[in-house]
Formats: sequence, C-alpha cells, structure tokens
Amino acid sequence: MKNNKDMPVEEQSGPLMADVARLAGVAISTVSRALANPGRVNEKTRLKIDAAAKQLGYTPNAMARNLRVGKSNIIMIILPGSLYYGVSQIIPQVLQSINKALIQNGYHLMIANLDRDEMSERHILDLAFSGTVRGAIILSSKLPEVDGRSLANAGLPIVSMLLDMSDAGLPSVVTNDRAAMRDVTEELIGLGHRRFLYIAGPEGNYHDVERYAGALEALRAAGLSEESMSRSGGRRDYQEGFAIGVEAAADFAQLANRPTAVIATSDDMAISFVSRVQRMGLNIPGDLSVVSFDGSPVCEFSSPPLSTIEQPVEEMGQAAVDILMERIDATERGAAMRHVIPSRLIRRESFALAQSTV
Amino acid sequence: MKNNKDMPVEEQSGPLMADVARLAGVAISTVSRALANPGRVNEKTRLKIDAAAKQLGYTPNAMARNLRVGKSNIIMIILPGSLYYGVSQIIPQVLQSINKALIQNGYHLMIANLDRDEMSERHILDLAFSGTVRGAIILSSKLPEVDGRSLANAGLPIVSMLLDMSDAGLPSVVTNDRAAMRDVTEELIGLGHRRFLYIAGPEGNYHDVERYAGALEALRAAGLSEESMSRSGGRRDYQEGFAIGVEAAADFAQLANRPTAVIATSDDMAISFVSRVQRMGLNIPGDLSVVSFDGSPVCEFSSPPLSTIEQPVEEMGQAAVDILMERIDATERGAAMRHVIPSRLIRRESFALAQSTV
DNA sequence: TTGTAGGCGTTATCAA
DNA sequence: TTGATAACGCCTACAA
Repeated sequence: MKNNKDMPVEEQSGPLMADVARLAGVAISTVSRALANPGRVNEKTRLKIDAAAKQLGYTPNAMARNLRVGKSNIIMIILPGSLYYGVSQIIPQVLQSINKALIQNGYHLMIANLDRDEMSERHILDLAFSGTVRGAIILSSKLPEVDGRSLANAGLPIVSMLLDMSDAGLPSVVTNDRAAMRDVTEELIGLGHRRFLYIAGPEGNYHDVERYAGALEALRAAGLSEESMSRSGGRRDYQEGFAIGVEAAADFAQLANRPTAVIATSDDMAISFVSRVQRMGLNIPGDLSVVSFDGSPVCEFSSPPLSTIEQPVEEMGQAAVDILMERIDATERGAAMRHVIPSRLIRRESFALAQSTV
Repeated sequence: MKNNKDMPVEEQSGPLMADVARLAGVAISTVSRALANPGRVNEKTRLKIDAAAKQLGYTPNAMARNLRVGKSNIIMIILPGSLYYGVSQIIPQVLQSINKALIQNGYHLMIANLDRDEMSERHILDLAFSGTVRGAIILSSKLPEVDGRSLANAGLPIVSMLLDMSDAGLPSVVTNDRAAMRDVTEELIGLGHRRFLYIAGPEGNYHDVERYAGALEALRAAGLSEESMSRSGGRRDYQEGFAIGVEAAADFAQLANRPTAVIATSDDMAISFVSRVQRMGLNIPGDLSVVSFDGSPVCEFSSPPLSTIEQPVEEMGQAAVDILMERIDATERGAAMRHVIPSRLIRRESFALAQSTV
C-alpha cells in the first residue's frame, strides 16, 4: 500500500506486487517471476513469496499486466440483434458452453450485441480496436463496418458459429443443416407423404438456403417435383417464430390441395402452427405430420410431443473456442475452414404414416 | 507506428496517440485532451487532431487508459450455475436489457458463471480483485468466497437482481413475488376454488418463500386452512422445471381429495404438469385451473393457453444498472435498498370457475 | 491554450 | 537465481 499516511479511504486499491516483495524480502521482479514462471525461481524463495501473497490476499492487476504484455484475455461474443426466441435455448446454451471452454483456457467472455443500428457496430469496433478483446466469436452474418474501420481488419482472430462464413474468410462451426433436412424429408417421403409445407425463416438466410436445398434434394431423389413443397414465411426473422407459425397456419388453410407433412425451420414456428391447426380441427399426426428444428426440450411436452432436429450446441461452442485458441496461438493462419458437427433428429409422435389420400 | 524499419507483420498494434500527435503537429497531451475534454482545447487544433485521428483510424488503447485512471469500464453479471431453463426467456432478456443499459453508460458486460465448484468462485473473485471489473450484478443467492477473499470485500459496487439480498447488504431489484401470488390466489378463491396444489422450486429459495407466503396470506384472508393447499416439489432446482411438473402430476394423481386449482412456480412446471394430467384425461380448465410464473411467450400457444405471471425483466435490468451506476459514482454509499417492480398477470383460458364439487 | 514530465502496476531485458 | 531498470500507452499536474 502506498497511501499509508493519510489514507483517504475512498479507493483502497488492494496490495501491490511491491507489497508482496517487501513482505517476502525480495525484489519486485522476483515476485513477478515466482507468480508467472514458478519454474524459473528458487523453490525456497517461491514459497516465501507465495506465503506473502496469500497473507496479503494479493491478486495481480490484470490491466497492468495486459498493457505490459500487449494482450487482453477477453473474448467477445457477437450476438444477433435480439436474443429473444420463444422456446429455443440456443443462445443460453451457446453462452454457457463457450464461457466454460474459455475459462478453461484462461479467458473471459464479454458480450456484444449487434443490432442494426450504427451505434452497436461502433461499439463492437471499439472493443476490437481498443485492444479490449483478443478475439471474437460471431453468431451474426454481418461483420461490423463503420467509416473505415472494419472488424475484418482489426487483426483479431474471429470464428463464426451457427452460420457458415468461410466464404468471408472466417473459420466456421456449423451443423449439417442441409443433410439433416434431406434425411428428414426422405423419411417423410418414406412414410408416404407427397405434399409438403415448408415454413421458412428470413429468406436468403444461411439456414434457410441450406435447409430448403436439403429438402429439395430429397424431393428430387424421390422423383417429386419442386411444386410438391409449398413455402410459407420468408419475411420475418427467426425471433418472430410464433408469428411465422400462426401465419403459416393461415396459409395452410388456404391451400387447395393440403399437404400432409409440415417442416418448420424452428420449434417456435412448429408450436404456434400446431396450436392453430389443431384449433381448426386437424389431428396431428393423423391428418398432418410435423417436424421442426432446434431441439427445444419443451417439445417433449407438447401434445403431441414434437419431433425436432437438435443442434449440437455444446460441441459447437467447444469447437468454436478450440479453433479460436488455435488462431490466437498460431503464428501463421491456416485457411478458413468449415467445421460441421452433425445434428440429431429426435423422433416423437408428431410424424407418422401419411393417411392414404387421393 | 514505431516498428517502421523491419515491420515483422505479426502484431500490428495499430496507431498510437503519438502517431496522431505527430500527424497533427501537436503534443501527445494535447491529443489526449482533445479526445477526452474537447472543450479544453482550441477549436482549430481540435479539428486538426480529429482529422488526424480519423485519417489514421485511431482508437485509444483501453487497457492503457484504464490502468492510468485506475478504473475499468467492465461490469460483470454473475449468473447462477445453469442458464438452461425450458421455455423461460428470463436470462436472455436480462442480458439484453442490462447490456443495452450498460452500453448507454459507457460500460461493457462480462459474463461470469457461478457454479457450485470452487473454481468458478475463484474465477469470479479474480475478476473482482484483479481490477478487471468495476462492478457486478448478481443473480445468484450466494456471494463467492474462497480462502479469505470474499466478493463482499472486493470494494466493488454490487447489485442483486431477481433475489432480495438487501439483508446481505446488497441493493436488490426484485418483483413483487408475494403480492402477485396473493392476488392470483385470491382470484382463484373468488372463482370458487377451495383445494389447491402448489408446485415449488427448491425449498428455502427466496422465490419459493415469498410466493408460498403470498398464497398462504390469501388462504388465511379467506378463512381457509393451510391444509387446503398441498405442496409438491421442493427438492429440485428451477432449471429442472419439467421434471418437477411431471412429478407433481404423479403427486396430484395420488391425492385423495383432488385440488381444483394448481399454482406452479414456473412455466416449465406448468407445461409438463399439464401435459401429464391431460394424458390422465383431465380437462383444463374444466376439471382443473392452472396458473404459473415467468410469462413465457409460448404459454399463449399451449392448449389451453396458460395464464402466467410475467416478470418485468426489462425494467428490472434497467433499474439494476441505474442503481449500479449510482453506486459507482457515489462518494458515500447509501443504505442497501429493496426496489420492487410489479409483475403482471396475463390471464388466459387455463383458469376458470371451479366446478361445483363436494 | 499548449507542452513537459512523471507515473499507473506489471513484465522483460540485462547485469550481477 | 536474483535485482535494477526500462518500457507498455495513456492521462494529468504543472509549467510555459
């Protein structure tokens, strides 16, 4: 402590390395070494120093250290505009798994929210260019870029998760959206379904593109035309899944030749869709089979329990952190890679054999 | 830039204040002033400096600044063990509103997860004692404390949210759990209900204590005995809401004189409970009224739509940040206060007049 | 209004 | 193996 003469109480800044050094009877630099490179110091002095540090309740000042070594130990996660989904636990799960993996590597997690406004972009760019963060994991398809500064040029390792941005030069951790969709569509075809309704999130979104492509692949493989699958949605964001499902139910009611199977691209859509068509008197899965994406646990408690494609969020988060750590340590950067972690279909009662129709 | 002779490319640390100063033809300190106290510098030089800064794409180094001024601009949020709830969006909503409010005040949000293990406590204490964070918002009932160091003694402003910890000296932002529960119970009594089932989270938890007390207040006021309300649950955490609801349905089935109204302390509990008792052939709200806590949007799409008590998370987050900011700025700390923000009952079809029974 | 100089708490280099 | 010393990039008296 240096303020020992008048001690204005207000900001007691805690013990410094100098205090530890004094108590242990060694030089400051020796304390620094003892704490950082315990191997490079005499065992006896190390013990003395450890004891002194513990006695004083010493914790090294992170800002001083980071300034000195020129590196921060904070990673930021860039989340899309709204974190607010209906039943999906993807965001909390991502945060949890990433935070855990980061801590194990000695890093901390900072949140950055990427809204559509310029302010949030500026905020993220400040974080990057001020040296506050050491790397980023991004869950949005847009890299912040405001008057000259772009996140891409911040010299920061970045990993994309959920969305494939390897084209933009970012290593990406994704699930097998396309194959998962192809498989489940195939399975429905196998159950006798020939007319489908596809409920989409925002058109052009990576998930939509991939999943729809997967569905079409299955149709083609079975010799069915593209017209056998109607589309609903495409204008609203995934955050508005409930509204999308409600609108899809209205669309569904209008269809002349009603589909016997519905594929929703989020559990929210499926849940609100089901609630509306049941109200119209339809039986699920008797009249209509339903499958969706996200693997929300609540699907088990719908009536009927909903089949859903679970995304391996834990593994994806862990993988994203692993890749980020590699990038941080690497002297040379490898090529941007696309890492695919397979998802898993949870089969429940919401889909069944097609009624023999027509 | 200082590395201008051989430029090893690897760590291009960006322009410094010295570079801006050189380009603008002024001293470093003038740049510092121009950027921080624009008023205390000649307008003409200020423009020159701004231009130079923009031209170089200069962003001040946050770690150097923070070290110098002895303050960080990072706030940590301490979240309970698992973020993983079934349908509740409380955690994401909290993060969103707090992050937004913090940014408006010039702060950043760091996540800290408080598991039951010592490692996570140590992690949080390091964040606090290393000067990394300037304050904390805590959503857990336990203040980290490991060998000597305690978060309570870190000299850090802390605000509790969701849980009332004013007894422990923390200003707390909570909702009116007790009154909300009293009101809804009263309402059920008014509808003719006389036998209740209360589905609890972990016993002794603040929410459980408050809510149960509220229910009892209503019973007493109506001249009903405590025995008119059965209790289920009490052993599992809120994160296991679905399991609690399933078990409650089993408990319910065993009851000799079945309740006509159920009060669940989370939407997860209500949803899984309903799915099970419906499978037992009961009609809701015909045979059984149901109300729960959390205000999850999905409740609108259950069948029947579920009544639920919505927590004002946005306002609570905003209030928590406001209070934290006051504490940070305040020279003298006021007494710990309890700030109550009222919740709101969303009435849906899941409760109705009691069937005339007995 | 602007410039000079010193220091925030650490780590890293160099001698001893 | 240890100690003195010079940065890291910025802010802030104080002097000019």
